[in-house]
Amino acid sequence: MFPIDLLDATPEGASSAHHSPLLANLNDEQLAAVTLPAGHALILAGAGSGKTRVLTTRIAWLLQTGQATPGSILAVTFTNKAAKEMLARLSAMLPYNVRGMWIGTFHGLCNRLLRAHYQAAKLPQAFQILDTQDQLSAIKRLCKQFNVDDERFSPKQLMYFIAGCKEEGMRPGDVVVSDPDTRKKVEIYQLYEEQCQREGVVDFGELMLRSFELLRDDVHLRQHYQRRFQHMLVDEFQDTNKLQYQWLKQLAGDVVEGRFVSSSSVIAVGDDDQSIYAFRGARVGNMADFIREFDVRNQIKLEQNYRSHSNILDCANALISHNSNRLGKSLRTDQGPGEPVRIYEAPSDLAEASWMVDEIKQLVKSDGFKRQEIAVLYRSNAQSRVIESALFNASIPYRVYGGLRFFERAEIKHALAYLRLLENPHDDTSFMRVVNFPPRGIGARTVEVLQDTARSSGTSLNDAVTAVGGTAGTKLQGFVAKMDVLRERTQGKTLREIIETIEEESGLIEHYRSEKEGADRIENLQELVTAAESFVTQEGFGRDAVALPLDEHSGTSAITQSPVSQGLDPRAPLLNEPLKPAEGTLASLVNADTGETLSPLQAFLVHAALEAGDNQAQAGQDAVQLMTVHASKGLEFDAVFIGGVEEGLFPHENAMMDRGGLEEERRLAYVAITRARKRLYLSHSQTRMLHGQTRYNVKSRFFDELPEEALKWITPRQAGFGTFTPNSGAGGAYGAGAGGRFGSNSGWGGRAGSTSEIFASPPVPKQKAEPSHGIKAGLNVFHNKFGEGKVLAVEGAGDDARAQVSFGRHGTKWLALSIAKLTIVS
DNA sequence: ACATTGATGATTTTT
DNA sequence: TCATCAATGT
Repeated sequence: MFPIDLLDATPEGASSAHHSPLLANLNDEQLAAVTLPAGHALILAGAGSGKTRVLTTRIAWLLQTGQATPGSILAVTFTNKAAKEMLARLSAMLPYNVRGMWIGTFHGLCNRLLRAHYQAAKLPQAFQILDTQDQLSAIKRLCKQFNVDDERFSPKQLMYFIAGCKEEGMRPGDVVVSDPDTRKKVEIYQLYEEQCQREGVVDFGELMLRSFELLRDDVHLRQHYQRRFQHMLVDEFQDTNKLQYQWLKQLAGDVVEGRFVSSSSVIAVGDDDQSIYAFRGARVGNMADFIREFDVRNQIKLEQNYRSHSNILDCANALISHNSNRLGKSLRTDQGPGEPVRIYEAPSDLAEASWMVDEIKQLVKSDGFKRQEIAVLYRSNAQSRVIESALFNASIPYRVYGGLRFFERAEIKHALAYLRLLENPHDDTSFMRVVNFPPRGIGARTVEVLQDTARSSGTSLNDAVTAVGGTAGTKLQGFVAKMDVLRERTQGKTLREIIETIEEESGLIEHYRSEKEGADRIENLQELVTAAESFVTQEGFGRDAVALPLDEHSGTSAITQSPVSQGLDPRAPLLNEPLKPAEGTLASLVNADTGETLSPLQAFLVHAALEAGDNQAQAGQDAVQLMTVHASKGLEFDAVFIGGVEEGLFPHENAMMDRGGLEEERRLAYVAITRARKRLYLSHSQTRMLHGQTRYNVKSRFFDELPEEALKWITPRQAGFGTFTPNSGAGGAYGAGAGGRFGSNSGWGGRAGSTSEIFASPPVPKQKAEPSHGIKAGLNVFHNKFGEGKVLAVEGAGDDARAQVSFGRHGTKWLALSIAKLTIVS
């Protein structure tokens, strides 16, 4: 077998490649990582240490020195973005195409595996993938059908339960039932599984679990892939969950007589200090398990940081040193100390935002920072609102990360549901989504009857329509007939034509044309056509769909060059057996057994499910970047603001409940700090509006863990109003902000004005001062929403104080004075 | 069918 | 506080 020969040749290959331009400019640590000998290894890659470069150079080096063929390489990431970047860098580095390699996300690779072996995995040929939204609606549908008490078991909770089980590798039968609640949940889990199987759909967790089981249970298949993937590289290893680790293990080797035996090389790259996804099942412990179970001999630390000045790194290092059970790592830089890390204490969240705005103006105007290179990070999304307002009022363009992604938008989901119904009429989730959208007189009652009918006859909704009588039945049958006609009509059409036809004939376009906010949606529907078009061209659909032009230089073995039709016979000896078509994006959608390919539409639907699309607001403009700390992982900026560094927020109070919660919060802070290249600002506020209540927060304990000599407190002396100028720049030109969310917010000025009272009397935590509101019966007051009114009565004191106010048109209301903003009018 | 109201809950999130 | 969503009313 080729790997053996090639591995024997490693020493020469390695030494001669030493002078290769590939390896130029690598530091010693990086070079060692890139040229690691065969065998499992762990690379502890600190923030900004050139991790992706090492990963890609390693692959290029393996190929260039002849130690590996493209077909023997598997590289797995968590996000599509990371996978794309890796692919892009590799194709820039390598003289030939990168098709033979398996590079992708865990879910993307699982999808490939399941497509190639759908029969062995007991899935229909064109199985659909449910995203989180679809999964939730599938569960809701199920709950309704089986009369699950949604007080006791909310669909969301059930979804988390099911996803959690799958992440742990557990089928319903594997869950240990200790209480009646769990028993019920497991029951629903079981029913959900049956429903998915019946409808031919899989959720994200199922992609992982099903392909894990496929590998585990099919020894021929497993060994085939084990032989094939001699070089596996795992990015962000600290984020892997239990199932993903087990999945890797299946691919890497077998347990023989209680010992794990593997002949491949698994390189795990990660940073335990940047593990921030425990809440979604990530197990940092996988790193220690990996070292033990894979008998890792080589561990390399990448500690040279190429990003930040040393004051910033000193803060990061000092902070993270307060965590226990670290694998141990300390970042260093050749860049000088740079500016001190600035710390600001604001009297309120509004003042904090206003300070940020002033500081950003300064950075851009005087210090030559680009707005794009300035980021404002926060612990929770709720914090963005005030910052957005402040930026908007100051006419500073900004961009918020983390809204709805393209393929998650309602209109896109609707169009996709129609497309899915074309492919699979039994996809009840899609059926439900569009049976009455746009409205065609099929009401809730009708749908209920249909669901009952379908359940009792054990068929899909589509097939049950004939059994419904009356006008309701006629309408349903009309819908199904329409879909049948469309299915017929789109036969043999190009993807573009199919989508255009569907968008028009479904009535979606028409529907949105008559809606006031519909213009954007129609634009998105057109964008969907464009996306499909570029998908087709990029992926090479439409021409040469089966015969892959394999580059001669790729040195692929018989395995990768085999004609698709030779396929896999599970009983045939697999050694030297050509069986895998799965090369590159296109061939991955070719089935190993039958050589069937997915149609362009089917492939596009897979793409849409697996890649939710852009996560950011419109790009282009030079805008300040706003995002959560989580979203900032992997990014870097010249200047970084971290707001709300307060007890209860950062570290977050909810995180303190779970074991290890504080340490994860600290890692989160570590991630945030290490985003900054030149300038770092940390701020906290004495008061903050949260859930409609003013909260008094003390500054975060994390400040106490930073080295004094790297810091500079820049809070001005608080004398009365201090330096705060409420609502500076108010009335400035609207339309400059990228968001535009505040374009119609005429109430803003009034709100900012009323909060300025907070500054007049700085808050004293917990102390209940006498009624500062000054509201008395008989006074005339003004309310932002209800307008002017007369106070009829006041009762209670402090935070509990309430006033009964009569607002002419809006009636009489009791208002909590700590919440409602009442201003006294003469 | 559609608008309006009231309850609810509100870290972090990719696939 | 404020968005979302199911339930209710016209």
